[in-house]
Amino acid sequence: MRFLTVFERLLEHHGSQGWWPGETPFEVMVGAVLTQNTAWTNVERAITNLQQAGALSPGAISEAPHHLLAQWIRPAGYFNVKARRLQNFCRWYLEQGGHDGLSGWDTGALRHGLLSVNGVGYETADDMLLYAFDRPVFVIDAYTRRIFTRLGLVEDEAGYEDMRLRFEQALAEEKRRTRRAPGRRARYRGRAALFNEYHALIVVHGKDVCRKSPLCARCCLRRSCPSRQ
DNA sequence: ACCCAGGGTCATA
DNA sequence: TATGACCATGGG
Repeated sequence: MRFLTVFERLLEHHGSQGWWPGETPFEVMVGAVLTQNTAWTNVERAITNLQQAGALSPGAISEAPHHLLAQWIRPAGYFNVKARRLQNFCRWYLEQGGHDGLSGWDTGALRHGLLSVNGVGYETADDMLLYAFDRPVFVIDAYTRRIFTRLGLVEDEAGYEDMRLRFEQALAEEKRRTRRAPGRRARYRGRAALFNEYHALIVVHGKDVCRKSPLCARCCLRRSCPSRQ
């Protein structure tokens, strides 16, 4: 009961996050690309620019001249790279018939398809799967690695897929063993709902965790940190 | 003047 | 397969 325990502690301390911060599934996917190694406040400006330009749609992004698109998303950093990545993604997305065309795909095929787009890696694909397609895929990011290797729940050498499967399997196992009080309903019914809230909490908490020492007293030894029993 | 952020690709060995 | 260079803005 460790991964679920950490979840409960994070939820208790930070409250429900209700992610992803985006109006539509498409906006969520654009945000997933723009937030690559970038602070979210910068992504918000870029998305606002796209909205004001009337360009927050797959068609508009696909057809926009590179220099214009790059200018709109400039606040998000890496604007030349990300302009290309957004176009790669939007063109693929339209070729597959958009959300309606993709909604029938099973999760494995959809993940494979997303990963085939140049500029969409594991985390970006999983952000999209979980937050735009509501699929039960656990998202691993730098915060997740930092916190959970520090807690000793994941090996330092674990790769992305190692970690993702560890989370998904551990949570399934722990949930199976959990017995709720009679008559009480689970707050997070499906796996997707749990993964959604969990990853959001990790990010919120991660901003507050020291990057340097594995034993930093500021983060993992204080009462609010889930690393404390 | 640093350091960092909700990564990913490509070249090299 | 594994490491390093590169991409670039804005906040602390």
